Amino acid sequence: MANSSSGDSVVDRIVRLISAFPQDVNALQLSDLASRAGLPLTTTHRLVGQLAGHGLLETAPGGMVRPGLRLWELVNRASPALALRQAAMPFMEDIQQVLNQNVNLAVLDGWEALFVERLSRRGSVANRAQVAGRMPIHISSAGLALMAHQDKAMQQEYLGQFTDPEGRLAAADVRALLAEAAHQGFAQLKGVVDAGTWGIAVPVLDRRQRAVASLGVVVPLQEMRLQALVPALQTAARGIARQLADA
Amino acid sequence: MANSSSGDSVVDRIVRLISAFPQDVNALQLSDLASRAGLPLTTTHRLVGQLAGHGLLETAPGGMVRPGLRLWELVNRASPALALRQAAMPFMEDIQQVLNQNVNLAVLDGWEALFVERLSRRGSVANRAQVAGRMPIHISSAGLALMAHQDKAMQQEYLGQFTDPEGRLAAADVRALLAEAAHQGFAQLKGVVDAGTWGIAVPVLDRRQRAVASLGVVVPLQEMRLQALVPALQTAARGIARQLADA
DNA sequence: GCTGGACTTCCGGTGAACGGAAGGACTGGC
DNA sequence: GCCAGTCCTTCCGTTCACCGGAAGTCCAGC
Repeated sequence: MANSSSGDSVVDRIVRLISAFPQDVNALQLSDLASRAGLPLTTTHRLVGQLAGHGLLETAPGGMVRPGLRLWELVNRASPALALRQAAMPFMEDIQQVLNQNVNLAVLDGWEALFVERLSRRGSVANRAQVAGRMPIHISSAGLALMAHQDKAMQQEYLGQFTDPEGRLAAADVRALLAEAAHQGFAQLKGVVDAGTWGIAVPVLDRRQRAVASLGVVVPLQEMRLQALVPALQTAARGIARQLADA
Repeated sequence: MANSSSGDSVVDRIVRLISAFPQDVNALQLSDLASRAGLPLTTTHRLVGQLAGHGLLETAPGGMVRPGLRLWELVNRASPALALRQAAMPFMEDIQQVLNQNVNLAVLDGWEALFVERLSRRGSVANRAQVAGRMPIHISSAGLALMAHQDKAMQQEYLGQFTDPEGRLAAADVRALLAEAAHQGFAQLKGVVDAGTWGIAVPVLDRRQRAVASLGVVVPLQEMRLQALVPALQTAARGIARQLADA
């Protein structure tokens, strides 16, 4: 917008401002926020003031800034993620009660799995997936389950650009994982994300058999109930799909 | 910002645009969105384009617009509501498993209770509280539990401005409800929100004994376990408070 | 009392945002 | 097949809201 020497618009700035908050929820200093967002202090001050006027941010005395309740409210009142979450929650709780381990719900966004919800319990094994957190497709069972049930075209595009920063996997390896997941109807990764944990995920399919979400669990490697576990996840996934179609 | 004939800034417009989405999650037509937000069509078109460029909104072919995943992600990655939710979820699940009824978590915002989380189950009685939904203080047990444990000054201010649009309650009635809730340590409303349901809520207190949140349940009127129910809620609330203090 | 760091206010220039008007795209009625 | 209606999209000259350096204020810590 007007006169930005950097040539970005007000929208850009607002997005940068909101994105500047790290996962840890605590408030940021105004000047800290300014540097994280890459904005001049004065500009940050003015924008924060405006946003705070709408309750999208909150300023504590002393210049600390944190995301506001109203922002949370607005976004969580109407969001595609919310509809999905609402449809899935009862089924996720059912799964959790039976297994007493982590349950998660993810969608595909870009070339990553975005986790929409996670239920965990004291005593569950470690679970890297955070709510609103992301994981690369090829090292999350959720990501594999999602990508294995996409258009051929999208899979090609994904594999075409695939590079593993750590160089452990080639595109061909991922292709094999996807093929296996598509064939079996579920994806699994043993000890990949964390040694000692086992991720298993099934797709939630729409009418065209495309994955709109994935439902997964993280269990200890010793878990023996695979025979019962996968059907339970698949049944739940079907229930979620039905809920989504009805709404 | 620049040149708005109506004198509002770009920030104002963006807020209006995002607020324009109603609870129901479905997408809006561009022109519909424009009129709901009270913005000229051209302006709406431009802003939506910019916001969509950042993924804060998504445009479907045909001009339909809906909130974007990235917006949800940004907000749910860092928010005071999220920290509260995370601290409370395990306790809410415990309560739910025992009672098998609706459990909700609310905070005070303005003169309303804002519901941060709700767990419900097939077979639960009706529950008006929606996630990210609001209810007036005087007709929600959550609201009463929250207000009953605020500063005297804030209570005075609240009662001073109180008017019941339906004219059924006077400020003195609400004062009595608050006094009872403060004395008992929990708030209850029988058949007020919905005939046949009974709302019970306890405050989550910080070190200064101020309510930062409320934990509540909605049960059928026939529920007989009040003797056990309130202590269970209070124990859970104390657990949540401990989690919050530790974090 | 002084120094450093952080927040806040001021203010003139300027270019991004504004929105009317015109152009497409699509649909349904006849 | 044409026409009317509805909606989305693009164009472009004018304007004023935003920008950000500089100066002011506040508050700890030494």
